[in-house]
Amino acid sequence: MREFLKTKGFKMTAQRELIFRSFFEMDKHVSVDELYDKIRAIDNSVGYSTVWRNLKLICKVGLAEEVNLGDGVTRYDPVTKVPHGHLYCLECKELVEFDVARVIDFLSVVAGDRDFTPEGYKIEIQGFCSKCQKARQKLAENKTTN
Amino acid sequence: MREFLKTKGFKMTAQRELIFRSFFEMDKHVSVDELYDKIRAIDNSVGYSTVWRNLKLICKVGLAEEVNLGDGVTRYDPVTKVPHGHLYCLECKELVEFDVARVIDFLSVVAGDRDFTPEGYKIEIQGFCSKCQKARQKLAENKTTN
DNA sequence: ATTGAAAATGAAATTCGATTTCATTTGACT
DNA sequence: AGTCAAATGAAATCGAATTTCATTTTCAAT
Repeated sequence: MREFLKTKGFKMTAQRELIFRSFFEMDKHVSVDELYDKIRAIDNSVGYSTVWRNLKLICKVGLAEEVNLGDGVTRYDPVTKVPHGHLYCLECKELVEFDVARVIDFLSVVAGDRDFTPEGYKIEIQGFCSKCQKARQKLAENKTTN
Repeated sequence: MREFLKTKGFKMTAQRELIFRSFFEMDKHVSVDELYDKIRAIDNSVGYSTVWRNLKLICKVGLAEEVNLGDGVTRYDPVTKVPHGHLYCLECKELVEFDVARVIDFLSVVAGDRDFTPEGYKIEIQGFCSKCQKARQKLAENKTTN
């Protein structure tokens, strides 16, 4: 990692190492706040802006992407080998990935047809995960019976 | 429109009528600011928060949807009969729609496989429209020759 | 037509995440 | 060790989104 960053003209620091390591250890799409909390639990001298800047840096060097779900919070998604879409639960905010290779095949044709040069794709399904959906149904039943 | 809103428990006002009318007249996905500007050109006594609240209302009654492209500005997309995706130019911010019926067929299978109850889909292609792409290429050429 | 409750409005204030500023510290290279 | 650019932390700032509140307007019931 140190070498990788050096080739891009960035230095390695203790904070940066901690932030990078922690980011890739989390198995979900974290917000700045979430990662900051995790970092602070380990070293409470690290500043919020340092966490923020390093998340931005991770994106800049191509190791993650920002994800905007429209709830006002930016999340960071580690770039995996396979392009993927998101199942986003409107209730518990859980984010699950799924493969979108086939969708992207289709979308690149759409883009080509319109002389559009694609740089990235965003494919999201918003709704309710099975757990939250069950809870909602139970709630709805209670409402009608009362 | 007045009747439609009444059934939902909302009142019609002069401002609301102007805002609704103007919104549906615009042929693009407007931000609050853009619509506010248009409204002010017609009646400069209308407040920003009134425009904002009415755009929210238009969404609430199901006539539009919020669109978040990650540039920090929420846009409002009139709901059309056909579900559609967006081609979003990172340079000029132009937004073009395309049909996604086939993609959604596929995505609903994905959701079903995972016991996920879909409420909505978001399909976006980010990149450069043909005009901006040409400009970028020209710029890149100049850089290498100078 | 009058009235009263609920909803809507406009201006200003507030919220809150994102971003910048700036003084200080640190890392990498001679 | 010396130097300079990059990185850091705390605080300040930004800006879109949202809320507050006093006032006005709508609309249904008189």
